[in-house]
Amino acid sequence: MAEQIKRKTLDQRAQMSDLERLRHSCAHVMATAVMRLWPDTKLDVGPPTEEGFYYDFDATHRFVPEDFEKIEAEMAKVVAEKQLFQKHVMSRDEALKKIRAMNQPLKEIRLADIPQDEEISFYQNGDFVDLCAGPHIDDTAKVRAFKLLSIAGTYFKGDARNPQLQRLYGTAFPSEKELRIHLTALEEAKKRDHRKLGKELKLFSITPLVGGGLPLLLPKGGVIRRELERFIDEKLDARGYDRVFSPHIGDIQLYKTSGHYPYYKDSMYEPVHIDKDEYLLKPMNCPMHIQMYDSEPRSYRDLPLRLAEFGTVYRYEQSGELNGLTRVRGFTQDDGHIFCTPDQLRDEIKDCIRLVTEVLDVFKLPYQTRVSLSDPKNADKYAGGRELWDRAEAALQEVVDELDIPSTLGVGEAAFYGPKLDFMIKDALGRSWQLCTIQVDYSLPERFNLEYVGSDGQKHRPVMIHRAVFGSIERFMAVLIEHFAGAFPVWLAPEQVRLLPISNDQVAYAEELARQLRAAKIRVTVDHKADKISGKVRNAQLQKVPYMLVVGAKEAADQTVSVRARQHGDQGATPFAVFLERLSREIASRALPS
RNA sequence: GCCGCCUUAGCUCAACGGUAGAGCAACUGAUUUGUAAUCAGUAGGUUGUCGGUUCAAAUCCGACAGGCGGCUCCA
Repeated sequence: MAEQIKRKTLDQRAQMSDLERLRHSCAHVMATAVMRLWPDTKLDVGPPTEEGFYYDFDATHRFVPEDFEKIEAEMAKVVAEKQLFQKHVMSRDEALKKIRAMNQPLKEIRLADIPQDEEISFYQNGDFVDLCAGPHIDDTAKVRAFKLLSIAGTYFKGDARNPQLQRLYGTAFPSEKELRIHLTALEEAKKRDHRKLGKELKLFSITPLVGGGLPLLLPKGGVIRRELERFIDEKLDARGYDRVFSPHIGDIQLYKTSGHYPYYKDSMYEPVHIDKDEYLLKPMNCPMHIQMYDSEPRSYRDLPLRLAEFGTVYRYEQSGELNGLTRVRGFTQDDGHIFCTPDQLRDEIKDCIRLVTEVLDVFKLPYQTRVSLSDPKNADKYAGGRELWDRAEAALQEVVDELDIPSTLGVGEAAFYGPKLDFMIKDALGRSWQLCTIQVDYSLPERFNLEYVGSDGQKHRPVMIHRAVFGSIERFMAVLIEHFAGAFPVWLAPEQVRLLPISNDQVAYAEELARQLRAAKIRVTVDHKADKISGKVRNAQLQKVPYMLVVGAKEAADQTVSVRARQHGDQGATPFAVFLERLSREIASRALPS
């Protein structure tokens, strides 16, 4: 979102797609309507976004959703008037005069922000004039299908010290049909919302008495988390990781030594006082793992040392930012720290990348990668000398190039201690989440004076890699819930099989099958209720149970089950042993729903 | 944290100045059923909390809490 308010270069503007032009023009049409209805409104900016457009206003009128109809009706008039979008280029002085004559103080500030060498232009449609670099479509009549969606507060230039403006969000498409499809997709997305599904499927709960941003994983959510942990554990065991555990609080000195304290102060909670010392709820695990490295003298023969932990960390989030499982105040990282020699660094990075891609592939989660580098203009944001950074950034970039991973560059996106390779995962709602991350760090080993004895008998400094695959298990679960719309692959499904006896006469048979399934470590329940079979099927479908086994007199007589698959309906009768064999294979292979 | 909106039974919602109602879920009973809702009954609410206006407040006003949509930041 932040990028959208950053100044676009004129080049970028020229490349604006037809759809973006349309939406930007629609924002002007909306502003035109707002100015007609509330003429004393002050204008800020109105760019297109990925989903539509918005326009920010400073208005004495408080916008309410009931205004939408009125504004949309006025917009329809502007469209019907077929006003031409006309560009007027003028000098800075002329522009300033014009803006003052229009009494648009925010625009005056916006004008001052335009670089000296850049052309200054206004766009006019009908009576509406707006300082704007464009580009626009030809005329307002081409704005055909639009809808206003929401009202939001926003700070002028996104800075909390500035006054707050009112933002109206809307969307526009070339045709009514596309608009309808988009609005339907929004409705569908709402049904996938992990907060809604989390409640319906009894996965997690957040209560005011425990506190905001501190989710409780209910038994069914607990199953998913445990399966995810087991999955990662298998991957790590195969790669020679050691499993460690560290406490939830640590001496403030630890975080002062690591350098986290000054950089992370705003995200940490007030210290806890114990005896004469101050302790912090840990905001990250790495300093603890560093202390583990440093618990004994290390030889190059010990390296790489790979320490992994599901470590719960606590970070302050503003109350207005909390959101289900995606933004919380305590979360668990599947954290790992690799200590290695500089020679081993590239191979270790490669192995981390393979680990991440292997895991993401199991879920078929779409992702993009970003090489997140430091911002040279902001040197004080980073710890450690420039030469360390250059080495770290070079190593990361080399591996990315060597593996030919398509990636974008994120200047200024680095952690304070080193550059990162971030994996941005796109969820079913089209939002992008940074989950997996691989970070190269020469800085913390230096701060903690870490050493190992090399084959030359001399002391050397190890390099560190910080890496997390899920990132935050809570956030990863949220993404999975939405990705699968609650219909998890069998290996993750809290309830894998539900037995549905046709009548009471088959309950004993169902219980016997359930016993055998449990013995095979399959999560199973028997529906004893007095419902008709159709009612039982419905309930199981609503809870998104992957397999329903209907058992009646016939099945009980010949040791079969009638298999109903969540996605595919009635599959007919199968010998129970065959079903169990097939199911076990499906679970072991962590297959996706077919 | 800030701006706006919202908060009625476990869930989804109705009542919109005259002291609260439905469906589903729960519980009880009957039914024993063949692939997305069997029937009947019972119970369930100081209408988020506190305060104000009024003869009378779920309804109007205010404060607080929680939720939702955004803003800044991030896993």
